Amino acid sequence: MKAEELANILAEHSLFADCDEAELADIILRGHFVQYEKGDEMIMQGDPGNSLLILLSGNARTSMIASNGHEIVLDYAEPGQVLGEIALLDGGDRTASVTAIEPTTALTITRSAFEEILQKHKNMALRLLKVMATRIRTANTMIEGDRAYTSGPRLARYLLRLSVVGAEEGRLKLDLSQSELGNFAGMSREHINRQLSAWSEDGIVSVESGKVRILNHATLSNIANADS
Amino acid sequence: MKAEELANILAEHSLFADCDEAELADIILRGHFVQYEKGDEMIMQGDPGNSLLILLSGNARTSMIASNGHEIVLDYAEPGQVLGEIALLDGGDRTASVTAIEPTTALTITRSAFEEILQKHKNMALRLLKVMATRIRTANTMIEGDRAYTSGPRLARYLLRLSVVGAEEGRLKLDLSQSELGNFAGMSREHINRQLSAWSEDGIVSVESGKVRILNHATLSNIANADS
DNA sequence: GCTTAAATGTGACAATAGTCACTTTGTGTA
DNA sequence: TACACAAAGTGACTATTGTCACATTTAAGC
Repeated sequence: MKAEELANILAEHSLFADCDEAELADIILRGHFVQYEKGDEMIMQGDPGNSLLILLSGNARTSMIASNGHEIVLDYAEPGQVLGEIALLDGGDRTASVTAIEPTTALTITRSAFEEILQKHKNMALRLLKVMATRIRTANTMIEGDRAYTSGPRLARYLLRLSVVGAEEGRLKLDLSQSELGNFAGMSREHINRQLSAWSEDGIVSVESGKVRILNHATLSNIANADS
Repeated sequence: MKAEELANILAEHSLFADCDEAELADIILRGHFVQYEKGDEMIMQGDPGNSLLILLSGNARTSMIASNGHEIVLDYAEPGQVLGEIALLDGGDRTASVTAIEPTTALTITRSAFEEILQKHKNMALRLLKVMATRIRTANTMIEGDRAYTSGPRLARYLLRLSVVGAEEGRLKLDLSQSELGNFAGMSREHINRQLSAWSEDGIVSVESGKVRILNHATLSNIANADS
């Protein structure tokens, strides 16, 4: 893949949308192009974190395995997303794994390369700060939702988080299995199944051939903020 | 309070530990000194976020009220901590409130002043990035703990988070009431009470005149990572 | 198309933690 | 010191959700 193509991909997405040519060139020059198969671990929990990834194509899952074996899915990443910046910045180990959920390409940037880029292009730091701020906000909202709401509203929230705004027929960004949905929403697979079936009865969602669709966005939003 | 004194306070603490004189002077010059009584809301959920706070003395609680009335305590802040930077950076509204839990002083910095400081002192951004990274890490750990563990291990974790490392007699950073502990650990006051009583029986903690002390740090750590 | 494995659907049961309704104990203040 | 109010302790009950044990369907590879 050529630098130009990479530049196009990078420029399309949030963090790099307003990068000038020099910045993009620098990122590509110092970055390292990597390909992953579905299921590959792009970042591994427990490892020291000496690099950062920029997702170019494909999709990935960020998840942690607790000491008692529970898998917790923190987020799903789309192209353009920066991954693994936490450990890189604070010098700690990886607290989560990132797994490719389909064939995926990414740009790896080492700590030293990253520091050089930041040094050279001073306003990249501010943009990164903005990204991190949003990430903290998402995490806090997740804590709030997990704590304050019962399973119904909670699943509604996670479904809405997966929903694509202008998409036809309430398609989700990713078609997750019910077990995966469970790991994401923090409930058992069986409970996910029962909840989806109930909503399916009421015409709020449809569940066909393993794919969940949101049929009634408004009602689901109401459920997401229900008092219970 | 004079600039010199402020400079001393600022310089003592993490984010500003390695600021040079010019940086400190700039922060103080552009900042605005504010005092709060116990119970005052320093930052209010829902407000637009146009400023940032640096806690100089006292202690504060960051918490959110969910739409169903549940109060969720996200963190307690000590002097030196930066507060309210999320909304300032990403331009959104405040998702949480910050309340003084004792007489408290802080330095307020407006968005424009903050941007000036970042422009002028370029490596402050990197330090802030580090702080934010750690904050995301904490939030993720909180999600993991809330999700994967039952109330026992969870309370253990939150108590350990409040524990002071070298402190005599397992004192905590803050003496929280059992209801507050409940809002922090995500369990009901009654359940907190029962759990503490049980641990008290076993000599793991002591509960005297409303103050919790950790007597057996090792055992509590084990509980925090228990398989259940 | 057949065989296997993975994903889904469902009932019965258990367990964890919340809620309610009090009592009891502190604490601060007039 | 007495009063008032907040915090803590406790029993009984309930609710929500997880777990286990299967049946059933779907998908994928040979």
